[in-house]
Amino acid sequence: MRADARKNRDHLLAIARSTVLEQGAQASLRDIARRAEVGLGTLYRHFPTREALLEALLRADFDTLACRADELAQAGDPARSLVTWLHEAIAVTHGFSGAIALMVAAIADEGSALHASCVTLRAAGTRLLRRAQEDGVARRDIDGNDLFALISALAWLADQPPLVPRADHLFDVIADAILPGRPGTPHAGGAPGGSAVQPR
Amino acid sequence: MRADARKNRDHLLAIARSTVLEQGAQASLRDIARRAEVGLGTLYRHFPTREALLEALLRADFDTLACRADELAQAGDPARSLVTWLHEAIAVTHGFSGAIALMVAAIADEGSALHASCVTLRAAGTRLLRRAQEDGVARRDIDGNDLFALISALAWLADQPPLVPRADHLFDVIADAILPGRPGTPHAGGAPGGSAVQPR
DNA sequence: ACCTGAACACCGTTCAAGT
DNA sequence: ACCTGAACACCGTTCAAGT
Repeated sequence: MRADARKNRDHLLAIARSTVLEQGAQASLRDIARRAEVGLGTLYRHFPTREALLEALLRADFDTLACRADELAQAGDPARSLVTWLHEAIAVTHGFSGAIALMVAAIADEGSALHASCVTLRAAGTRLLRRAQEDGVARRDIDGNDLFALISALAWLADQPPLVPRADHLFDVIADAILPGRPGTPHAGGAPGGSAVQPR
Repeated sequence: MRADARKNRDHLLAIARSTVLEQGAQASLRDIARRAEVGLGTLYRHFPTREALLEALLRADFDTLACRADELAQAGDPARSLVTWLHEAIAVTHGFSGAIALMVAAIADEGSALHASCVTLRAAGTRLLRRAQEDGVARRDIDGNDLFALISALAWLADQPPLVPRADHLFDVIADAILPGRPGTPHAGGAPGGSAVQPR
């Protein structure tokens, strides 16, 4: 790759990152090229589709996430490992609103530039989930696809401005659903007729 | 309202319904007007924003949903009532992919044509949730906003084609999270080291 | 090799002109 | 009252022409 091309590509990525963080994954590609002071054709040459651009923006984080899954799979508590990883997985697309819908679409579309990343993500999650299931701490009736869907839903939720204030709390609620055997806050309403205290 | 205007409006709504079901809530308004064989300005006159059009398409279902909440609040089992209503709430936007994001945005935007419907929906859910909480069967650390967010997330999920096959199952998982005290399938992994049977 | 921007076929939105 | 469609300012995508 020629030096000038490399420079264009890098600059384009930096501008794309800030623009997407500002306007979401549907930001105008024309506008990104304009801000980068580069011809529109140059953007298309480096990133033939919007998915390709997003993939370039997120690739490093995806790779990190896959490594983290392996690290965590060796570390201690399987429940804690899974929850930690879920947090990190959701954080990856945070701020790139609209990107998660493209990722979900990509998992069923082998032609998408995001396909491989999605498959890797799902595989990493599946490993940690299975470990937690074998440990008897995660529900047994969910699989890697379910986990991928739950991650997607939580990531989507965390990128809807009006829902942001509840996102962390709902993460906990859903984590409890996945890991009912985990030592956590006794959230429940208690026995019918009981008088549980009001948390929060 | 003049008879010809009424006719245009009704026809526009019928065409819009089928177009949105086919292409999602971001369907081209120009295309809807074209299919309805009506001037573009006529569409804008009747529905000044995309939200106004969606609202007109969904209003009847929203009203029904609010009534259903009252019915169910009087009927028997609070847990069962809530779950039934949640199912119906999610079904309302089913097929209108992309609509749920507009609704979420609308709940924080009093100027949106969808605002009132969202508020009504949230209020109806809150009533059923509180009843279940008082009955000791729903977790006490969630409120109407959380329920609205969970409905949104499940509705979003159910409109992502690759996730559709898991949507029903994930509904159950999240329903279990909301209603841990409910007599349901013993999904859990059992005690650590235990040998729970494999459901499903 | 790589870059550029005009060209094409679309959009959403507005509004003067018509009936 | 209501309808129409041209006009405007945008898109995404392609591709001939340049360096």
